[in-house]
Amino acid sequence: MDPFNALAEPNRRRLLEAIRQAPCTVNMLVSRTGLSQPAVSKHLKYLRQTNLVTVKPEGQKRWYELNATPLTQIEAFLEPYRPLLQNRPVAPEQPLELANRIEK
Amino acid sequence: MDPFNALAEPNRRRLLEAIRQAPCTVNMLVSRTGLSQPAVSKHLKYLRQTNLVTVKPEGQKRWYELNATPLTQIEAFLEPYRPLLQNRPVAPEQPLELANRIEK
DNA sequence: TTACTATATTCATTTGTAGTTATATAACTC
DNA sequence: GAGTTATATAACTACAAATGAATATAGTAA
Repeated sequence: MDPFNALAEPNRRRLLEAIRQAPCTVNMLVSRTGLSQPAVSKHLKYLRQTNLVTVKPEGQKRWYELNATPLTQIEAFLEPYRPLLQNRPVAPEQPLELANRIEK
Repeated sequence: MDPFNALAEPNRRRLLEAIRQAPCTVNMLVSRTGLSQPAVSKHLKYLRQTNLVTVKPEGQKRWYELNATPLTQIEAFLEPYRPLLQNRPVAPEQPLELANRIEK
């Protein structure tokens, strides 16, 4: 299991999104995702294995926190593709009519 | 199958990397990856389904070309995490398990 | 037509993993 | 101690997908 596999599962992306905004306990993640508690624990196991989260036990609770570092692997893969993405909805500095003329 | 799943397979990432540098035929990808021809065709099927590649038949050959647009989905997911990655070292290939040794 | 080349698909088998139910473990409360 | 809460793990089912062998399809050439 690597970071690519970890993010391939939609529910794991949801869990990571929740944890990114603030540290969460398992029960917090259960109520926010609607997943069963064992399902959440299982996904967290994979996120731990890939180092995308860390745990801080506090009494009976365990606080899960984000560690974004493994995402640099995905960033590194995507880097050469980024210039190819035409994700400029409207070029802000460029006059609109000029932009339209270029597209044709 | 979405772009996240498409990139979750290491050989598909290798195929995409080859296609990114220049359009490829299936046989070119077979010789470059060492995969069997059916295996390459099958992976290309998934890359086609996710629109990451397009095909241009030319005689008996079929040229596969990159379409990076679906990667914007991954970019969009990573965007909020990017500020947490600035000036940080590259993640190791093998994830460290040290942080999780609290478990037995 | 037949033979050859390039690519795709089918089939069978195996592997990985998501989900559920049930149970285990650990910390807390009484 | 017993009972409760929070979390993890085990056993199971189900299914998607990876792999490899064989076959099918389509274009080209003789």
